[in-house]
Amino acid sequence: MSNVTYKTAEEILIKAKSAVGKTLGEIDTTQRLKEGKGGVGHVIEESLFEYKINSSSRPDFPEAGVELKVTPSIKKKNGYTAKERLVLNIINYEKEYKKQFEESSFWQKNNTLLIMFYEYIKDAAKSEYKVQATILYKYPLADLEIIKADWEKIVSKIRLGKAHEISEGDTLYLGACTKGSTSDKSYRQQPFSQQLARQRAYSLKQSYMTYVLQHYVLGKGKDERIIKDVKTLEDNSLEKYIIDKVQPYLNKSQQELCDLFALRTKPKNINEIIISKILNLQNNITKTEEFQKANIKVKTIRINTNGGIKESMSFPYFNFCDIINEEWETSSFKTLLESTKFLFVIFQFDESNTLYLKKVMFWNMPVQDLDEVKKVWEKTVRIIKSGVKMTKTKRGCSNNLPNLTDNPVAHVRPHGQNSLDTLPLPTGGNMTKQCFWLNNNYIKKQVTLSEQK
DNA sequence: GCATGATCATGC
DNA sequence: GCATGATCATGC
Repeated sequence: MSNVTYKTAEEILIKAKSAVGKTLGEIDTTQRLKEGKGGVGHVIEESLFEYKINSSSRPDFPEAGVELKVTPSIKKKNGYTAKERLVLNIINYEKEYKKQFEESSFWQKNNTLLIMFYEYIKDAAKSEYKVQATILYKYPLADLEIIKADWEKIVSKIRLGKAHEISEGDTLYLGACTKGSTSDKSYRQQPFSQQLARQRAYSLKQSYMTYVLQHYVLGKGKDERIIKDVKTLEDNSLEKYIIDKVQPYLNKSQQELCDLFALRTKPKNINEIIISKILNLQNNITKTEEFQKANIKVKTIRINTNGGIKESMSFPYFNFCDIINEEWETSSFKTLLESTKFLFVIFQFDESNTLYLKKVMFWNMPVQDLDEVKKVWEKTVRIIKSGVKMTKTKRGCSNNLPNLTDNPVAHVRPHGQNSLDTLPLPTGGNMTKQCFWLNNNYIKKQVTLSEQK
């Protein structure tokens, strides 16, 4: 049963707006929350809009063509962000690949969204959450081009018999996230492979939702765009556009590039600045609308003369007392690897130790490699729980967390301002802040693999 | 030459 | 003042 009371998007929006500022406890007339039945979305559907919960392939408000979405925001130091990705409909692997974008289940159900943000508060009861704001959302044209390309990418993986390898990081705004437990019952058949694939749903990435919240709901100002004219994306992906733009600058030395763009100093993010200049941007590429929405992070890689990669790749440190309470599936590090797209800016040293721009490539971690990271992550948590063994050495303090030779993909190493930059351990005492690193030889393999395509 | 502990430096 | 991306530099 879907809703027939509301016939236009405007009526729906007015009703939704009437809930802004109210707590869910105030809205919940059927005592769902009190009885612990169902989530926040159910309360809105049943008590605010007064319709039966359903799982139709049509939008929640079929006559208005509007799909209702209720989703949490969370207050951070620098303001509100989306707490999660926005999970949309489940992908039917057997059917979806036969369709064109316009006929796809994603577009049919989700082309117009009524998004209601509520503010999540840690340790509070659901009934205390407040509806923060609401927006009737249609994708901006420029986004739609990227979303279409994302959709094509997801469907092409199904067509290649690789439904089990789809990762949210494969795409920019529209993702395909796994949905359901890791148990057998959430595995599905796929048309072009015998391999069962985990059930997946379309999703709007968390980074995309944060942008929607901050800019389209809370009124934050415009950011620079990489793509100035939407037409550019009609026959070009964002990734290809960038790679093509950089092409003429390959094999120039870092110094030549600095001279070319009148960059007189060499800060540590100099390579990011060079790429931004090549793309004719006023600001840093990371600040652009596209990179923020897609959660694309720039990483510099330096290749030695002998072809080896000089350094492993660091990530933000983790908190020892927090990580032991995480589950791998929902852990910060897995989420980061899954949802981040990386732009590798690759330089190589020549015999005279001069750095040359060799290549730029987009990369995200293949799902199979996440299983390796899982091992490292679980071992790390196990050791922290049972007590890290620390040994004083000539060069400082070493520990027994997974090292470079333990695993082909990742390891753990210190990452603070210095060795005195520490955090408490759950078993007592303190230790220098640590983070996960992607092994330099693993990165090398990833760069080489991309050359064989 | 590499693994690993340590630290720099920008930018928010 | 700290988080983070980037890089240094010792010692085996």
